[in-house]
Amino acid sequence: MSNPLAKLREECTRLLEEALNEAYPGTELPSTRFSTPPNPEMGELSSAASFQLARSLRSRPAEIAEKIAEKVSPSSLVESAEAVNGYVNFKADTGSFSKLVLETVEGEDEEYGFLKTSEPERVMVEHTSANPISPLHIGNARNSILGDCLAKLLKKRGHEVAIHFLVNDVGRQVAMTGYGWQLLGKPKPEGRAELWVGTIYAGVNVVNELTRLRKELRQAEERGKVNEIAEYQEEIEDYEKAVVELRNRYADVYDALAEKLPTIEDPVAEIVKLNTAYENNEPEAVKDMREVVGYCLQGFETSLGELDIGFESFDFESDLVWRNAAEEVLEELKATPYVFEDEGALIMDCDRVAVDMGLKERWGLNLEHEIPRLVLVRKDGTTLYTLRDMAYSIWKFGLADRVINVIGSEQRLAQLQLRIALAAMGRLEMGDNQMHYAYELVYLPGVKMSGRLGRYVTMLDVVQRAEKLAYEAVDIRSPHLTKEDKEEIARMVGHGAIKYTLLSVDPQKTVTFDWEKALNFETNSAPYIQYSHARACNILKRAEEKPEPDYGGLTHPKERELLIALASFPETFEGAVTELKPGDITAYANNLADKFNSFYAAVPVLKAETPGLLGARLALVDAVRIVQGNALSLLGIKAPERM
RNA sequence: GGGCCCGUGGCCAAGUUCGGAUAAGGCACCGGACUUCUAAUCCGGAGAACGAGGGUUCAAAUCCCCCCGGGCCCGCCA
Repeated sequence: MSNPLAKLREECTRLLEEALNEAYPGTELPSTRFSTPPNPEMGELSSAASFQLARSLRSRPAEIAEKIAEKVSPSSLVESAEAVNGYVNFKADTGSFSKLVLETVEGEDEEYGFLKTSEPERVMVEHTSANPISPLHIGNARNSILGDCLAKLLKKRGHEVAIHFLVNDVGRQVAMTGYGWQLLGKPKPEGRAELWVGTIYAGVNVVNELTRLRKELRQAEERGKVNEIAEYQEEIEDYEKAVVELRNRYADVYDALAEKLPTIEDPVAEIVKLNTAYENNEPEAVKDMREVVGYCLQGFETSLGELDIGFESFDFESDLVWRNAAEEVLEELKATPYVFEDEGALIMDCDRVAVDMGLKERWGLNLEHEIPRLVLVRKDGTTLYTLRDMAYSIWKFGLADRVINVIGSEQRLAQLQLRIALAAMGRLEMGDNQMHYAYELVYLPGVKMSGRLGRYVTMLDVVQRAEKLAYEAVDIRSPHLTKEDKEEIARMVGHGAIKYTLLSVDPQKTVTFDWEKALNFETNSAPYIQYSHARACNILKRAEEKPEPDYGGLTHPKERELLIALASFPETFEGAVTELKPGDITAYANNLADKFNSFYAAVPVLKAETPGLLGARLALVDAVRIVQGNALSLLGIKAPERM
């Protein structure tokens, strides 16, 4: 893979060194990076070296820049250098630079820009990992979309990537769902499996809670406790609202649960029993639990499949439990000097591990801050989730050199403690190579989502609404297309809009989900970028011939801007992968669309003045098409040829 | 109480890792452009004490110090 911008920069560096040597013999060129001048008329690359040299040369930056620029001799790629405000600006030779960029893009086509790493690794990306008892919602969507994009970036960089989903299938919540399903007579799902399973889970919870609350309300009434009565009534109202929503979805499911659960003497005990049986790998419990969880996972796969997001592996937490993985980890940890007993529980002294092993310096943590301790085993002897998570990490490193966990930022401390525990066990390299890719949550104005109450805006709802709006837009703008074509375009546009919205915001910032903004199909959105791609395709489709290009003719400022943008794609890609920043790619694609749309309005392609110019502009348009398509593919967004 | 993250025009937001030219963009607002390659577009306008205050520097949104506001975490939950 080649990198035209790097070639231009190397050339400029060489010319700068030569000029500096002539203007100020014996002066070493300071290590400096080139930047892009504020406007295209000033050239393609800009050096601020004069500012750094000002002190040692005892001269004003502007003066130094003048003297250097004067001495720069043109080369095949660089036409001229000019001093402006202390900067030395280099202008590329239009003909040779255009030829270099456009022929490189054309030649490498779908691989252009994807610079390969010299050190390929096996990388595991774990993402989504939502509890298999409620539908995926808009918050999970941010996780899934980020995780999927990271995986795509790493793959294109030449790494071997595996995408995993951890199924949290043990614990009270899942057992509630399994128990509810057994009570219903183990039916097959109706409609959307994840929503159906979510209704069973929330149904069991709501019925149980209502039974409890009503009982406590009666007792409070008997004792005449006014404040308590009001509190219970308020809570009951909340649950009753949830009942209405649940019945709206699956009235028969809720009604059956509401009828059967209260006849059970102690449903909570039954749920605990089922959970224990599952953890003990008892055949009937296993069969039932895996079946219910499987329905929910199928639902996840369907919803995510809509967005072309999938997994290589679903890793079940229960598998870890069954092979006593937590206990093995515990034994290892107990052999270290960092685990102690406190009131019957086993605790790990995370801070001491970090201090003893120099982890705070190593991982850039606050040296003064004491890292909170971590409970490993309850005083009743049962293990906590953390131990299973450690076992899971160790297992992951059997398959990967590097692990990226896409998990909400609220789990920062837990993820740090996990890495510390790995280091404590003598697996420092796992601590080093495991990364918590933290993102902030998605908020919905006016809606408090709650899986327990079955209250959520599901991901599929958002996806379908986006498709519908996109269909309306296509229908208005391109009425001549067939229904199938319109639907296909609507899917590309609707899905793209959602992905772009969630990828373009820095993961560290909270997103307040706004229908209007997410589904805005105008400037600074996926449809805007897709539209520019479709326009490029349309021009190419209408071109009857492709004359030999006269690259030297691409002198219009809009053309120059496009060329430098195209040339910088490989480095944008490289930076985005290194820093794991999908937002760099969304910004790049949007910028390229901006430049192309301006070019489109300002410069005629098919009606170019000469055949040579026509050929050159067609090559430029084709390169935009290719690069825009490559950028969108990294984002998991489809590039339509018309819309 | 402690830790982490965030704070940039009315709203959303890039840039902060690695200090450099007039602080991108978008939404909303105002004014223009479809007999010419698709107007989901383009062109122009107005709008900013970069949370506050100090410091370092030729140069600070960016680095250092202190303070303020918001979110998350500090469970024998996951």
